[in-house]
Amino acid sequence: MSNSQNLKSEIDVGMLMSQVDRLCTKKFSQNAHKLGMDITQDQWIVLGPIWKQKGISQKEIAEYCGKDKTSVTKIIDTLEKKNLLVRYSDQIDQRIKRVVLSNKGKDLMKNVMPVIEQTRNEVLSGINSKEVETFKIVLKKIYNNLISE
Amino acid sequence: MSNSQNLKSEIDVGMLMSQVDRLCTKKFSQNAHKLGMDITQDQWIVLGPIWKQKGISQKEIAEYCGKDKTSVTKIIDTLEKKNLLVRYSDQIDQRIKRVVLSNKGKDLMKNVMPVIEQTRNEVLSGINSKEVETFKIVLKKIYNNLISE
DNA sequence: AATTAATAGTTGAATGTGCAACTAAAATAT
DNA sequence: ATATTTTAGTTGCACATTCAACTATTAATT
Repeated sequence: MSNSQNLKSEIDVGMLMSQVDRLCTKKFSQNAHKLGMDITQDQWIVLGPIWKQKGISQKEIAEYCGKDKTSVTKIIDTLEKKNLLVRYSDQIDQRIKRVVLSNKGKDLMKNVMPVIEQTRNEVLSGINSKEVETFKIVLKKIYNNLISE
Repeated sequence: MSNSQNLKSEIDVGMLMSQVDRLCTKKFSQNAHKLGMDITQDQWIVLGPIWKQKGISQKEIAEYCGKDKTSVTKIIDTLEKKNLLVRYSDQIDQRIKRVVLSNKGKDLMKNVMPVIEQTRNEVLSGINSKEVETFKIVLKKIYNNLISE
C-alpha cells in the first residue's frame, strides 16, 4: 500500500490522463447499460455528427470526431450491423460515402441524452466551473500543440 | 469547414479528452520511433513499476498503472515476447506472478527518458505551470469521482 | 479435514486505434 | 486524350481495453 502510494506520487500527466479517459469511457458504457441502451461512447461520438448533419461523409465525420478514417470506417461498420444507420455513395463523387441515421438510430439518439448527462454529472461532480474551464483550455492547448498536419 | 467549426464548438469534455489522450499516445510512439526505440506508451507505463520495484506482482502493476489485470497480462505477454522482462511464480504463493526486467529491458528504460521528456515538452508547450497544476488537480478529482470500488 | 470463498492470473470475444498497403474514382498535368 | 497524382474509403496486422468465463491456488468456514 505505502509502496503503491510512493509510486503514485510521481505519476505522469499523460499516464493520469489515459487512466481518467478510460474511466470516463467505462462509466459511459456502464450508465448506458444501466439505462437499457446498447451503445459505447465512441459509437455515440460517431453518431453525433450524423445526427446533426444528415448525409455527412465519412471524411467529415472523421474530422469532427478527431478520429482516424480507419476507426470511422470500423465504427460505422459496427453501427450499420446494428441497423442504426445506412451508408450510400455520393451520386456525383462516387468515392464519397454518405451516412444517414435509420429510425432506430434516431430513436437511440433521442434516448441517449440521460446517459450523457448522468455521466457528465458523475465525472464533473464537485469540480467548480472555473476549474472545468481551465481544464478545457488546457486540453485545447495540448490539442493545438499536437495536431501537426 | 464552417460546418465543422460549428460542430466543434459544442464539443464535449469527455470527447475532447479522448482525442487529446490519443494524440499524446500517438506522439509518444512517433517520438520513440524517431529516436530508434521500439516501445509504446502503455508498454512504458507497465515497465515503469517493474523498473522501480524488481519482482513486483502483476496485481501490483495493475494497481499502479490503473489498468485492468487483463490488460496487464497481455502487455506483459508482448513485453516478454520482446525479451524485455521475465515472469516467474512466487515461491510461497503460486498464484502470484512476479516480473523482473531483463538486461535488454533495463537498457531500454535507461534510454527511454529522452522520449518522455521530448513528448512532455511538446505536449505541455506554452502551457504555464499553474494551468498544468489545475489540469492535474481536475484529473485527480475526476479520477476520485470514478474509482468506485 | 472437507467444503466453500476468495484471489491471481489467463483466455476468448467484442470494441477501438494506428499504420501501411490497397482499390476505386476524381482531379491535375503533360 | 493519356498519364500521373490525389482523394475517400477499405482491409489486414499489431496493439490495447473490457467483459465474462475459466484454471489454479490459497484462505476461510463449518
